[in-house]
Amino acid sequence: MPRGFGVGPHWWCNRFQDAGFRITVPRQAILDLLNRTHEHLSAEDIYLEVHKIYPAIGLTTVYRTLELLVNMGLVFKFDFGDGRARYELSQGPGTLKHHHHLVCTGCGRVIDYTEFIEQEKELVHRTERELSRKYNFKIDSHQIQFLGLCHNCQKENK
Amino acid sequence: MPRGFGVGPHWWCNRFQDAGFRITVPRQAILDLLNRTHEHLSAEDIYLEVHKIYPAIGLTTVYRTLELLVNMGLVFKFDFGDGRARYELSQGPGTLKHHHHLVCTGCGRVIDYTEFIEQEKELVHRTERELSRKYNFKIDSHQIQFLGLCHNCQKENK
DNA sequence: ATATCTGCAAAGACTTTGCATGAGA
DNA sequence: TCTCATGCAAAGTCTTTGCAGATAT
Repeated sequence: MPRGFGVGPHWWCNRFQDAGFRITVPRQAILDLLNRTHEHLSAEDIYLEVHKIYPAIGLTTVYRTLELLVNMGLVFKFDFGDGRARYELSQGPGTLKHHHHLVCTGCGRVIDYTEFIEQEKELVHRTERELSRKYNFKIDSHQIQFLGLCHNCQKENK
Repeated sequence: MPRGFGVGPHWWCNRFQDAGFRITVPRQAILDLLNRTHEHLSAEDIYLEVHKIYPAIGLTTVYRTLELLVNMGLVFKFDFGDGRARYELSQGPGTLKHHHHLVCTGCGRVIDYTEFIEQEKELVHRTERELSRKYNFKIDSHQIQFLGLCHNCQKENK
């Protein structure tokens, strides 16, 4: 395996082995990038970034890897309305605190917020429990986002 | 204007006139459909349905009208992860009670739920107020969705 | 009358698929 | 060794754009 910063044995290796998936350079590189970035990266963002270190990795592999990671529950996939999916690591040491999103419908900017998450947590858990029971649904995750106009876009649309 | 069920003067006409938009057959037909349907229609769903009554209306117009309606705040646009946008009327007499979504990541089925909306409302309002202030954001709407597996998909993945 | 709206065709953007080669375990 | 994973190219989908003709006010 080629040498690169941060590539080596990691907490996710067991998850891969237990599930029978191989630990490959592209997978490590992508997980490693997600682990040290706290932005909302698109598949292409990830491709371009990973490509700097491993030029052999193709965009197709990025898409396939992200799909795998989402299915494994290691990565969250979001849609902020600009026509491309965004990805965020869901767990691990480098992960951001549990948060939700504030999306500007003017310019597409996304702000992570962590306020009220505590108060929210109880309500969310209660809702999850009830909905699981009532609709016979196995709930894995939730998404909350507020849509509106950021400071700059408010001025422009005034 | 051709004759069709439900087409005629409606509550949304003022909204159009005040904003300087014209009231046209395609716009009325699309609003009318959204008003009497409580499903999560895609642009193509809407096109096919409207097309039955007004075969002259094209898919492009459907997209353009939906964009307009979303911008006017008359329609909500959702992404349930299947690669196509879904639309729901946000207001008016035919509108469903305020609700959120439970999305099956296995088959894509979407359930509207209205439980806990009341408890949620207070938290959401408080969060909105605080986030508006802190981030100088003008919040227009919010989306909450739970992701998981529906009854059938749980059985298959067991 | 005239600025807005529409439909068609074509283009654009993101994502997925087919297939032969390459690489983990 | 022997599947699983990858890369390239091509195809597939959904959505947007250009432009001439039609329409609402």
